[in-house]
Amino acid sequence: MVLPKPMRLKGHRCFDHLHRSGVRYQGPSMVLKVAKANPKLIRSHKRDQNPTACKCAVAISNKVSKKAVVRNRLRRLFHQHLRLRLSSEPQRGNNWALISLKPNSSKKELNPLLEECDKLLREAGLVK
RNA sequence: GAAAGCAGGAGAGGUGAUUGCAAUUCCGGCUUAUUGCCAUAUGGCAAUAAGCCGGAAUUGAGGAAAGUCCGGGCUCCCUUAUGGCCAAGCUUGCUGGGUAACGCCCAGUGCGGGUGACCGUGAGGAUAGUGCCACAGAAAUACACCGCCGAUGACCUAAUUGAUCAAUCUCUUAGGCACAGGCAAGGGUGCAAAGGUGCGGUAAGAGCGCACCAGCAGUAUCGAGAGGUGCUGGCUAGGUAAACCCCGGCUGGGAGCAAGGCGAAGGAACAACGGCUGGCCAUAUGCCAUGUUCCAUUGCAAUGAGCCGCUAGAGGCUUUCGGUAACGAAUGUCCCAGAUAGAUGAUCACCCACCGUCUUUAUCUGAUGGUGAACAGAACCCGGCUUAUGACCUGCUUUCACCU
Repeated sequence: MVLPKPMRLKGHRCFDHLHRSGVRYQGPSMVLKVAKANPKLIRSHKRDQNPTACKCAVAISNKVSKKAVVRNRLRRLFHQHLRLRLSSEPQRGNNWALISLKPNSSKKELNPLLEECDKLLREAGLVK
């Protein structure tokens, strides 16, 4: 369960752009960073693809859990949640978003985490 | 029946549905480019390629994918390495075999452990040499502290024999002393003191002799070999080689798929050259000129993006043959993950197993609720090793108990 390819972010330049110029929304167990899309950073010969999709990424570091199985499960659940949320909303377009989980998030239950994610998305204006 | 030992198997319990992700193939549509044909202010049709969208089918994590500890394949770099010698390195070290190779595997030998099935084993050389062995102890290639003995002595004491009235001399014995000396049995020290136990032997002892045992050498025999068994001989000297070292064996060195390679379109930044009827800005203004910017061409780089490497391989499975086995050979058959911020998830239904509650005296049945679990996620690919692993299944074997 992973985002379809048009919704994914690729390349480390895109992530640098997000880390430098993104607006941060802090939650107790995660950080949401949102930035305007910068299509120049994407590979050049595919620029003509659909620019209205909101590109997302989820970052889970080794500090969350040392086991790859745990990290994979969290990432899949977040991806499913994001896909349901963002595809049901009208296109907000031209935004890139990055959710990075803090190390304490592995101890929490899944549902509070997803609610927190919703709250942050609402603050950022990506979801009504 | 209980307790063990060994060897394996399989690893979200099964089936199905919905939704969702990735790869491949096929079909349809759209856009762009190129080519061809028809026609020609313009376009239409077909083919190919790329991209996007939609649909269908197939496939989609593990026994360890992990640790990255060994061994390779593959790739590039440095050197001249290809054969021989030397040097250097290697925790490489019983024998034989297997393998592409290995420090891995199989079969055996020796030693150790277990009643046993079985298990463990860093298993070359200490008479090639050089070292070291603290403390203790007399002594650690070496000895005499205590001790035992003492054939010797013009010594001392006592007893005794003979000569003698006696002194004295003499013989023998015992003890003491002295010391040339013998011993390594006993005590003590220590990991270790020149094989062990017993009998004989001796002044006392000692492989000095004998019997058995341990070790060494020689020899006969069995074995492919490590080694086994027997006989004979002399009597035999601790540990440490993960101290240097000796012997045998192996090895060009280094980096690792982020290795390494490609350039059709595009092209941020940089550089070069060119352009202007003067397009912009600056040098107050005008002209010239310079710089900047713009445009065109060319060149060049990369931890970005793209493509290749990238999964048909020391591949899996079946059968037969060879081999005790590891494994090998032949035949047939199959294609079985290739992602790159990283593809396998979520939900539901039925069945099955287990557990709880209700019904029932109890079992069955029925109703209802829960659980379906351990370790854990491919990242160039193989062969091993190590570590983690809940519950389960299969086969063989041993010991004990019981029955006949």
